[in-house]
Amino acid sequence: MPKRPTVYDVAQEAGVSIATVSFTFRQPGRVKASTRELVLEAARRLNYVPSANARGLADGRTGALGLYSFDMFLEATGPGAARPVREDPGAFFGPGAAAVGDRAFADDSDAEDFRVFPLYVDEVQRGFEVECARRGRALLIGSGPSGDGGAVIDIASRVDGLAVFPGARSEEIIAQLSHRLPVVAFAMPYGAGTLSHVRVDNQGGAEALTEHLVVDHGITDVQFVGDPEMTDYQERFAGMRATLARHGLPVPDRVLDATALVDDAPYTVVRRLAAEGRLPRALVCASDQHALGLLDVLAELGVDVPGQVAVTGFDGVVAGRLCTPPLTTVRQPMEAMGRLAVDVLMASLVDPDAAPVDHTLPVRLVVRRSCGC
Amino acid sequence: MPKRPTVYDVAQEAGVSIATVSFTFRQPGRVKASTRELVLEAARRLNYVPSANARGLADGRTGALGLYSFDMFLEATGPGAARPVREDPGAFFGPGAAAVGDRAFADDSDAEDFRVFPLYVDEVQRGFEVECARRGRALLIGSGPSGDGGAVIDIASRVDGLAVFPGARSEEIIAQLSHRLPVVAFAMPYGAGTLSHVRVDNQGGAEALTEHLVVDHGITDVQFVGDPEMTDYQERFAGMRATLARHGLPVPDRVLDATALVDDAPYTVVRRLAAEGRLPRALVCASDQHALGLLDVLAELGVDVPGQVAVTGFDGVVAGRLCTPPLTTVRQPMEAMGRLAVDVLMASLVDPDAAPVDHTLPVRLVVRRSCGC
DNA sequence: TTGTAGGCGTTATCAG
DNA sequence: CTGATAACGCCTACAA
Repeated sequence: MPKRPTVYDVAQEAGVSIATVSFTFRQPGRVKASTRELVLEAARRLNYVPSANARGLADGRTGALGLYSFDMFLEATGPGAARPVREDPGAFFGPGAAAVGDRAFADDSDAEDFRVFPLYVDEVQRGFEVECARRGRALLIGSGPSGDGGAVIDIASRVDGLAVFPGARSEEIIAQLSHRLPVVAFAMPYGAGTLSHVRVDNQGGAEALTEHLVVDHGITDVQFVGDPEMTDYQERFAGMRATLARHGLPVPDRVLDATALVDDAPYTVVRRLAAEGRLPRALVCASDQHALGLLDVLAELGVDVPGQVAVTGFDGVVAGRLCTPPLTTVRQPMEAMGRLAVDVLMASLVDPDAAPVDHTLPVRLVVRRSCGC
Repeated sequence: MPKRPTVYDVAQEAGVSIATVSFTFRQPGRVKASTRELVLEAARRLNYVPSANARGLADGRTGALGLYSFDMFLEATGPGAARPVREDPGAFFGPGAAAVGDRAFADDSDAEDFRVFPLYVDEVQRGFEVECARRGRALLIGSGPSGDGGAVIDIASRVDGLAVFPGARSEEIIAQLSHRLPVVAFAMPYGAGTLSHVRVDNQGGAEALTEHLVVDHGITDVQFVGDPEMTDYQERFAGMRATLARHGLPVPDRVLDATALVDDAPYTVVRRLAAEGRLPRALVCASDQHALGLLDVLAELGVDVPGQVAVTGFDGVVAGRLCTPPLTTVRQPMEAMGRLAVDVLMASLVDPDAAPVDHTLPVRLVVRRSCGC
């Protein structure tokens, strides 16, 4: 591959100075039409591609926006993990191209496993992409395990603004970054005020969900499944409790089963209770992913959903519509969240001194069959 | 937002030279442990984030990979368009944050319209993302209407390798880029040999599909729907014809209805034929998107699928499983395609002089109900 | 209208 | 082990 030509090459080819070359691209009106043609012609001849990187260096902004996911799931293994494994740490295609055909469906075995895609983050990401495209901004995407600051910094240092899905121990690094460029976080405890937030009304959603269970189905025995590790989950748990309290029903002070998405032995409490025949009438899950895993376990145990136990999710992913029974859940406006994040970043680019903002978007109850409807 | 600190600031803060600062980050073993600590401490104090951009400039490589989609669909409008509109050219959220809540579900109205996501390109993109993540590479994503070379160049100039979904008139620009950096195209006529290809066995897939229609359903009257504008579609059409010919059945020499995804008045031929009661027994569509649109039209016209007409798609998107009736189609190994593209790019990074490669991946017939099964 | 020259933040070579 | 210093490719006053 020949060395990429630079302004110098083009300038020489066209018989002008590098400034003229630069001008023809940045300020076409500033060069004589004939000269401009000359330069463009030379550029075309050389397959000249101006380096956006170098330009970014020169004028202090990159023109790109970043989206980083602290992927807590990279570590999830074991077939029993509550969350399907999305990233195969092993090699994919080896150097032997002959194997390619055979393996094409290998990681894609059922080829229709919409359990792993699109997930929550994927839909938010899509909104982000759409909005970036609309505004003509390049989008830099990265992800990596929580705790590894390297990758996110790599992304952050190439963009004008950054959106993040926080991970387990990412608060510190995110806070640090937010001192250097506009940052918006999707779900995270409100920080020291150096970063913006785009969130949803988790508590309200969980309240609506619980209300439905209590009022429409007459269920009085409601428990929560999922480790309240994340702020989102805590709020959902709180919403459930609030509604139960409002109705004068028993309010659990702790989650029933603290299964986390990365758990190696998930739903142990549920399994035990099922064995003992002591399951509650309804299990409100921290997320759709929790609910989908739970559905699998209950099916395996021979527990009828929603007959014996009602199960609900939270998020509104596609898989919740394809599972059996279809999942009653709370739908987040994921695309809107992604787009709004871009909005927020662009706004803080326009006015770098503006204070960070917090947006909380509404959610919507989606009643399907897993609740008993 | 304070000016981002540079090596100079850190050097000063730590009382060393910029070289030492750079070394502590790039070649830690080269600086005395105590000095290293000094520098790291200073860097932390200043929230120093090394600029990947500047590094790229200095060492000639960016470390990122790019994925660009010539989005032919940006122009698709009108409610009748065969393909759902994904990009709203209008403003999304205005400056009035008050409206945010109200509009959260506005563009997301049904909030469960999996017709527009994920599409074919989204699943391939996901494979690309996964593989980039696995290799620790940043991913730069961009998209824009066909014909606009600016955006793709912007992406291309920031990455070490580029994958593209070709658009209508993008051959030229892609060819040009392929002279400057490794490029892999997903569906495209094989070019002058300057770029790599990752494709699927379109013809074989269409043959299997048609075989199923003919052999298992005894259908003898098969037509094709969709403008054979793209190479992929041409090959599918060819596959259908080959199988019909092999069975000694009538072989259409042209597509029945050349509706394109961006068509403003799609399926006019089908509509006319339906009105005249002269529809064929089976309609093989160029893609799932074509088939989904067709399903809508036929439902609207009161034509029973698969009773009166069998309909098939091609791709294997999620929506094909959620529609009524579920779509019989050919599933492409989309994730594998995306991952393989990264593989190809990385390989040509390792050996810049290697010749471009062409990979053709296998597809798989997915029988659902729209064919009559 | 076009050319000269300094600077953007890093890396890396070469002395010390 | 550490410090000058010259690239890297482009932008843009400032001059001519």
